[in-house]
Amino acid sequence: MLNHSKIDSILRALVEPTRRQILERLSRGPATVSQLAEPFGMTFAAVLQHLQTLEACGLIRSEKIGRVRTCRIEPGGLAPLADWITERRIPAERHLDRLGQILAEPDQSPPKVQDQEKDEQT
Amino acid sequence: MLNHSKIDSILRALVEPTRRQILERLSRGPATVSQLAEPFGMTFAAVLQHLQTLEACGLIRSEKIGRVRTCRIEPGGLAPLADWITERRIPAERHLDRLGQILAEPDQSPPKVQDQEKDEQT
DNA sequence: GGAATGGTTAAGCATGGACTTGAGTATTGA
DNA sequence: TCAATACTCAAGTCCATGCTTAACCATTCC
Repeated sequence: MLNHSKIDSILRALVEPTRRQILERLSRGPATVSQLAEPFGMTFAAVLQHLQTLEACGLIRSEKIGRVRTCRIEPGGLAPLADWITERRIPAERHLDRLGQILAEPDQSPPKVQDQEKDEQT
Repeated sequence: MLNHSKIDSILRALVEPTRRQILERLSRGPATVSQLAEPFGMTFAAVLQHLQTLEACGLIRSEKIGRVRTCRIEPGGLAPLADWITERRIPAERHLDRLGQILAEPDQSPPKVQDQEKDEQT
């Protein structure tokens, strides 16, 4: 679908359970590629691909010294997703307030469910 | 695999751009299935499947009156994901703080965690 | 009652992505 | 210098999921 936004790449990275586990592990401190690969019942190469995905979207960072690559969490990596969520929670809660208002209204004919289309963005 | 947690289902729902667009649309107010299907260049059935996915993980809610099904945002739907993110951001930031402390320390042998923490990195 | 409207389900195709295999490169240590 | 270590890359397999088609309810309107 060609949605190459930051949010899109972060969500695609997080949707895979293995990658979330790698993030958990790294949030407890840096680790090398082989240290990360060890606990998972999968090949080195597979884990490496996950790491590349995580690094490509800015969730982790890695540095190679000699023949050892050390990975660590990129602290601000989840910020874009956190922002995306708060942006979307606020309208939702405004809508809730609206509903609350309507329900709190003393007496009046309930607004017809059929025509919702009257826009309500302020 | 088999990670059927709430987080997992929410992420799987959000990773699809079409479903995120549906959420955007619904955050501006409720809509029927056909109203939701209209702007997308895809079949009714496809949109319906997306709606079922969104409802299954608690991001939207729907109600059928007569032959018309009306969908709306479930206000607290994103909360589990928001929580997940804050839980993971705090350790990451603590780690940053920790690093900051160590770097700020005048002189002393670092508390040998596993060699990880002493990599200086601004 | 019968047609139109709005939605629902099931089956099947097609694509993307996770994972493997296998070969290759660079670094380290004896 | 040679072998072991640590990682990298490319190609291929396989399965989950998005989308379509096609048939099928249920409700509303004439």
